[in-house]
Amino acid sequence: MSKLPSPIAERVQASLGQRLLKAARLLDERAVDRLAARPDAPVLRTAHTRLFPHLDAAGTRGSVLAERLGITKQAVSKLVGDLIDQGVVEQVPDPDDGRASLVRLTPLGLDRIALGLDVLAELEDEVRERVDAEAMDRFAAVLDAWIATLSAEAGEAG
Amino acid sequence: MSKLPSPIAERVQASLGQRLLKAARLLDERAVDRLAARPDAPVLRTAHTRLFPHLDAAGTRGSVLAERLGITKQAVSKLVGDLIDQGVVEQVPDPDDGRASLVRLTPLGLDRIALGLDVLAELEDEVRERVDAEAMDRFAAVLDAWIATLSAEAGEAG
DNA sequence: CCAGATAGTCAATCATGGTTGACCATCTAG
DNA sequence: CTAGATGGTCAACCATGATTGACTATCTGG
Repeated sequence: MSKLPSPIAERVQASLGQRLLKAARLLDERAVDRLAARPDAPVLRTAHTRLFPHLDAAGTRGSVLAERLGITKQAVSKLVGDLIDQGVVEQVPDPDDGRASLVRLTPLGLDRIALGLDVLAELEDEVRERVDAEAMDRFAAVLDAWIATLSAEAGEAG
Repeated sequence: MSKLPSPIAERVQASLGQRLLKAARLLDERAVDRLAARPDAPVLRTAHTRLFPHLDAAGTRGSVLAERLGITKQAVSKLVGDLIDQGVVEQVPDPDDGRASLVRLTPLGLDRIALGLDVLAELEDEVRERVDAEAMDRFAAVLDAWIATLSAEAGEAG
């Protein structure tokens, strides 16, 4: 793991954006590692988990998910199919529209999401051990500033 | 862009990890957008740019890059091939080992990396407008704590 | 009632970022 | 000098996450 000299490397290491991207990449890797270590972990990937935050309790139409995620209905259809296979969501007919169906989390799905959030919380706690609580709060605030700034620029959904 | 109720959504939005991942995703998207808008932008993708920080000024062997990146030599070989096509790196024989060659940035490569960093700096500045300088410094420190925590756990290279 | 528009699915295809396997050239010990 | 490790390439293949195109069913306005 020898480290690199060079003028660029310095600028890269000074870049907050680079560090943000790196932290996220590492977080994703660790979270996946830990989740994989649990026997009851769902067989889901990033694309699936990105879908979860867009599901609301009453159920959500596929076309709405597509719009929120910024991908095609077909892509959503495949993802939802996988999620149904895993038993974490169910598809019920939309009472208001015979063409549509609503995608809704199952109790198992709720449980598995909680598991995923637990893993993230676990890692978060390990970071908390290194910094004081106030710094962590401020970190969250600035993180939200990033999100707000970056969301403002394009059609986006969170 | 209607937003979601539901108990999970609240926990998701409270998760620092989730927000970190989201910020990074947005940052990546915006940076790609802006870069694409520049006529002189290199035709490179994430996999390529991840390679750059591992190049040192004297040149670096492919096998070393593979180890640092945690991917196979073959994968590195393909990436380097692309980079050579784009003119941003060159491959010179290793004077110390007839089998080996050293991958080194070209002047053009240096220029293009600077361009990428400029874009990130631009976005970073936009965030700075929303928060005070001190908060930003603290943010950087906590970000580094994340990186340190998450790097510690597995064979990793930065 | 009928012409669109909309919700959704199926199938084929594509780009990305890898992998494994086979191979060659060179270096290094014994 | 030779066996085996190492550096690198080529080719085939694979999973992921998307796309486009074709199609069915249903809804809505005139």
